Amino acid sequence: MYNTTHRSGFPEDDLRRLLRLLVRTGRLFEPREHAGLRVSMSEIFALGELGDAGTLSQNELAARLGLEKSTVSRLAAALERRGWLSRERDPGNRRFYRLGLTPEGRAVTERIGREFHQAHAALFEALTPAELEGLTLGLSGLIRVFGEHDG
Amino acid sequence: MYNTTHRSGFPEDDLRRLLRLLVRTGRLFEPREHAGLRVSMSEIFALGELGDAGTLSQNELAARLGLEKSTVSRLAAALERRGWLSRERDPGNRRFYRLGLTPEGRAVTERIGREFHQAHAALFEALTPAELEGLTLGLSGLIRVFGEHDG
DNA sequence: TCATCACAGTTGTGCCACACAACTATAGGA
DNA sequence: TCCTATAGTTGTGTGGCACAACTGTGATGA
Repeated sequence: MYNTTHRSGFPEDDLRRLLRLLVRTGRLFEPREHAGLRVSMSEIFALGELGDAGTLSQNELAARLGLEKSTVSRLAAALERRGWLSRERDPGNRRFYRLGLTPEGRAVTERIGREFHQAHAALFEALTPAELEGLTLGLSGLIRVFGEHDG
Repeated sequence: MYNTTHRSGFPEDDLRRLLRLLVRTGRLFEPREHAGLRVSMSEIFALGELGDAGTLSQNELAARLGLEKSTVSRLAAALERRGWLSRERDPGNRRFYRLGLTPEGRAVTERIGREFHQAHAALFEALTPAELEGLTLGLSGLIRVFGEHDG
């Protein structure tokens, strides 16, 4: 499939294995127990964004997550139902929601954050220092390139 | 969400951005035009594996792809319908299929492989040499660790 | 020879995450 | 007051997948 005459210096076979790994890993992420709670990856990202931003409208949240507003509408409704997200209309302009974390939502976000942190730490320990350093540098490059590419 | 007191040396914010990027990228992969054809990522992987291996049973293909056999059954049927995959029963043991690429399937696989190769090349050009080298090293480490972790 | 077991593959079903399109509600002008 | 823009909602459909129950084929041993 990938021929091996590459001038890039990057091993194509590794790349393909990596791609498959990513797809599988992505699936691994999906509807899973995190910190003892069943939370989807999008929900985790949403909690994270709200934790960072404090308050967002649904459109802003959708933009940050790269999701369609209808999806985020249901996502926010689900998080509200679970008591993790407060959803008040903006008094200045009642078309907007002001989404924010409830105290419980904040606690959940922190628990999940800790879990992720541990998982990352375990992963990093399994890498050699050179691998970790290379990964850091390479990923920051990827983020830069992808960021340029599609916002 | 991710607190910033980390001894790992890895920037947590970057990691979160990367995770989101991966999820989005994963979605980006899904039912998309590749080399002018609508092919799913799993189909592409399947073609690649068959291109490498020559002949596989469905179970073997499922193992390589990390997918359930029922999924692969339908996947193979779809590829056969498109004329890219030949599916003969093993004469020695008729329970087994002998899956292989048709000439057309081989051509498609090569076209997609070229497209991927170009995309990779473009990506690599956008990275600095140090980033690329780091990425190579870091990803090979990740593959090793994940490979140890779940087969 | 036949019962039984093992195993490859198929089919029915349901889930999840998501997009798209059509809708409602609020607001800000001309 | 009507028109338009925009935030969010709801209806609907899709793609990719797993799980479980099924069928078909072959092997083994009494």
